[in-house]
Amino acid sequence: MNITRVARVLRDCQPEEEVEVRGWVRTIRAKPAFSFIELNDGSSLKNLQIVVDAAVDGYEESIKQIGTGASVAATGTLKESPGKGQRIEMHAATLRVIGTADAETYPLQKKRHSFEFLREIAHLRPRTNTIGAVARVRNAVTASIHNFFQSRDFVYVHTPIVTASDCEGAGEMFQVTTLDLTRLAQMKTEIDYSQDFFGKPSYLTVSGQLEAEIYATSMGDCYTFGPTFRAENSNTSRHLAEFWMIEPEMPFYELDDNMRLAEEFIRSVVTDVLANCSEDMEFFNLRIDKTLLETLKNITDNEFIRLPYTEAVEILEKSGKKFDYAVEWGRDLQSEHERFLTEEHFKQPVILFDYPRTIKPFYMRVNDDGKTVRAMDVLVPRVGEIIGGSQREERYDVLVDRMKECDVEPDDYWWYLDLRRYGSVPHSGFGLGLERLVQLVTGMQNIRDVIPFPRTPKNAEF
RNA sequence: UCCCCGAUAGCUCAAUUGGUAGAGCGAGCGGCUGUUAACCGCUAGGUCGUAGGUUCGAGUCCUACUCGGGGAGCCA
Repeated sequence: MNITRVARVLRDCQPEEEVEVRGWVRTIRAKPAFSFIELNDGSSLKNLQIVVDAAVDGYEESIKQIGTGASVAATGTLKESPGKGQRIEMHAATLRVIGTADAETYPLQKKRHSFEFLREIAHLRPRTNTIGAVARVRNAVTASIHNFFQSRDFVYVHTPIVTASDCEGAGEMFQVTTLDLTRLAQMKTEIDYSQDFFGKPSYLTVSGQLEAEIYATSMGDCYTFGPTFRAENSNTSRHLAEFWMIEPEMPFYELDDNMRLAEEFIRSVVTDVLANCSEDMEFFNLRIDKTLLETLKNITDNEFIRLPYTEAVEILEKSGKKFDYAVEWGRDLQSEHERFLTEEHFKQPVILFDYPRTIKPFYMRVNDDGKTVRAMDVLVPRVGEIIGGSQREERYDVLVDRMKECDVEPDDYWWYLDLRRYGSVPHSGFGLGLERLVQLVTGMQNIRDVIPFPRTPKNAEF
């Protein structure tokens, strides 16, 4: 007999069908004459209720061995459930305990646990309702992302994880080395990187953008989707040292095209997840954030606000609101400013663009006014900045000037500059943090709970 | 890294002005023929984050450290 997944049993199967299911016991209500087992196999939020009669072979011994967390296999006939809470249930013909779980030591109980506690048992937390639902939704989000780009003929480009170029100086980098650090520490001599694996200092990538630009200016529209590393000592609910980033890069796109794509992209993912994960999404709306579905509907139904930085500053200045940090043209907006715009003033996603050149990196295209660059940030309620992108500077001379202005050595980026020497074209792209997108979609407050194994300062267990 | 808050039973928390530890849930045992956060009864379970200090006496006050949470910066 084939094993049937619980999700399919609950959704498609009919009374009198015979099936075998295997999974983990969420809870058991045991009695002498018969027992109820709630079985979950990860395929759905809901459990399958298995009714086990005392007449089943080995009843007493099996029931004694089964507690929360045990793994079991059961065969039986499906019946319409007379009880409330489920359409269908299984009446077991056979029940086999595969692996027991000592109730004295098994950390998960059939009660609510704090997310802080669950992080300490990351090897068991996907067995909970919330983290299981996050895993399914995260999976659906990644599938939707690929669908979005593939259906638009974007090429998926695998950019390197290890890099010798400090791309754009986007934060502190993790150094990668095969040098014997213990010996080096004793020697107290200058480090000779020619002896290192790559013959020079190398690091984990902080962005695949520069390499994506290479493929965008040869293959056409493309995107990267991979792990990204930042060695910042960040301790917040929206930062990780290791996270996944999607970075589309499109030739012949100007900033307006870039903004349109970013907006369609987010809307498409939200629409897909609402359609494909309705049960999990209802759960998040009920248990995690009561305004979640409303917030997401707002995203699917309304155009994002597009607002030049300069106008944003004016709105903030006229708002009459007391901010901890003063608003002033030429300074970067603070979190409180961004949150005011997206959560209070507009109450919907906002795309800010045309930022002062002085606060943005060298590769962003300089506007005709000379004061601003074609940068854009997509801000969403709750999460804040979810996308950062720009139209890239395609003019060789302007780019070299900007590098010098930003203390970047042009010689180190000779290949990047070559793209401007040979067949240069206007092009644009952006970076979207997968975990922040999952936070937006699930309403989960802490980014550490939307990635299976979070890496943060002082934390790399599991 | 900075600011604020916290750490007490397996989990979530309580303990007046400093006087030697409690509840709910969970667990174990017993009961129960349709339960679904099952229910009812009994039982066990704690070097009060770590190290110092003040005091006749510290879970409670002081210092340092560790870890966690919220906010900030960095950004996605």
